[in-house]
Amino acid sequence: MSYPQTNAELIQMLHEHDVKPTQQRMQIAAVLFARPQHLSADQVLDLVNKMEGAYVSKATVYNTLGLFTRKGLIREVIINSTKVFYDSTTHPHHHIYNVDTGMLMDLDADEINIEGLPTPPAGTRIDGVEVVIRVRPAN
Amino acid sequence: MSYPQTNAELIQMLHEHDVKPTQQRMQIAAVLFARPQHLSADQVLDLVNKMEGAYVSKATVYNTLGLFTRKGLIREVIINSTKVFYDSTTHPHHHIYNVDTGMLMDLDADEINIEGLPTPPAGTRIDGVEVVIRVRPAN
DNA sequence: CTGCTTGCAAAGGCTTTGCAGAACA
DNA sequence: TGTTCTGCAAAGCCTTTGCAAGCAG
Repeated sequence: MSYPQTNAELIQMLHEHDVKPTQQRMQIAAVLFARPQHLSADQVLDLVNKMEGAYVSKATVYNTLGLFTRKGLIREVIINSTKVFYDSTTHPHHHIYNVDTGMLMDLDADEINIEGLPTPPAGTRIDGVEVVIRVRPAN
Repeated sequence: MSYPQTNAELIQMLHEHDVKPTQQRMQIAAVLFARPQHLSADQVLDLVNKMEGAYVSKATVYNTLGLFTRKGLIREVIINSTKVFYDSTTHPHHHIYNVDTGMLMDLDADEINIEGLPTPPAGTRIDGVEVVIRVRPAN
C-alpha cells in the first residue's frame, strides 16, 4: 500500500477497507498516513486538533483507531504496559525498541528470517508473527 | 534456573536476585514459581489470598511484581493492551498467542532460529528478542 | 427517513502513590 | 534503632460506555 497524498486517495483507501469516510475519520486518517509513524491515541488527538478547522473528540479518536485497527488500516503495537502505539506502516515489519529512550524503529520483515516456526496447535493457523528486538545503551 | 521446591530454595532464589525475602514476597514467589505459568496481577492476588494463613494487599502485589521484574526473577509479557502477564518461566522462550481464546503458550527459544538480526543502532546493544506468534481458528 | 457517527460526561478498570504503622536486620 | 516494607485509601490515567443530537445517503 502506498501512502495517500490527496484527499481522494484517502477516501479511496478508506473505501477499500470498508470504512465510510466521514469528516472526522478523514482528519484522523490524514494525520496517521502523513508518514509512516507510531502514534498514541493522545498524540493523534493533539495532532488532529492542531489542524486548521478540524476538531474531533477523544471518544471519536478511540473509536476510530479501534475501527481502523479492526479493518486493517493500522496496527496496534504494544511495547510495554504503558505504551500502546498505532502504527501506520502498512507493510509487514517488526520493531526495534530502545528500552532506555522509548524510541521505536521499524525493521522490514524481509530483512530477517525465522526458521523453525512451529506447527500451530490443531485447529489453528498462524495469523502473524511479531518480533520486538529490545536494545539498550551499550554503556 | 530450576524450580524451587522448598522454602529454603525460594529464599535462596530471592537472595540470588538481590531481593530480601519478606513474608509477602515469599508467598507471592511461592505462587509464581509453583510451576511455569502466566499470571496477571489480579490472579496472583487471588491465588496468594487463597493460601492458608497468607494475606497480601493489592499494593504489595503490584510492588512485588514490579520488583521481581526489575530483578529478573520474572518477565512481563504484553500481548495486547488489556492483558499483562507475569511469566515465571525462567529460561529463554517465546510465545504463541491464540487470538480467539486468549490462551498463551510457551515456545522454547532454541526451537526457532532467527537469521539476519540487524546490527543495533550505534551505542546500543541487543537486550533481548521477543517473538509472539499469533494464531487463530483455522477457519 | 433511517441508520450510523459524534461528542459529552460519567463510569470503569487497572495501576500507582502517600503516608502511617509494622517488620526486619 | 534505623531502614525497608506493607496496607489502606485515595488519586491518576487511560479507555470505554450511554445517550442525545447531528450527519450522511
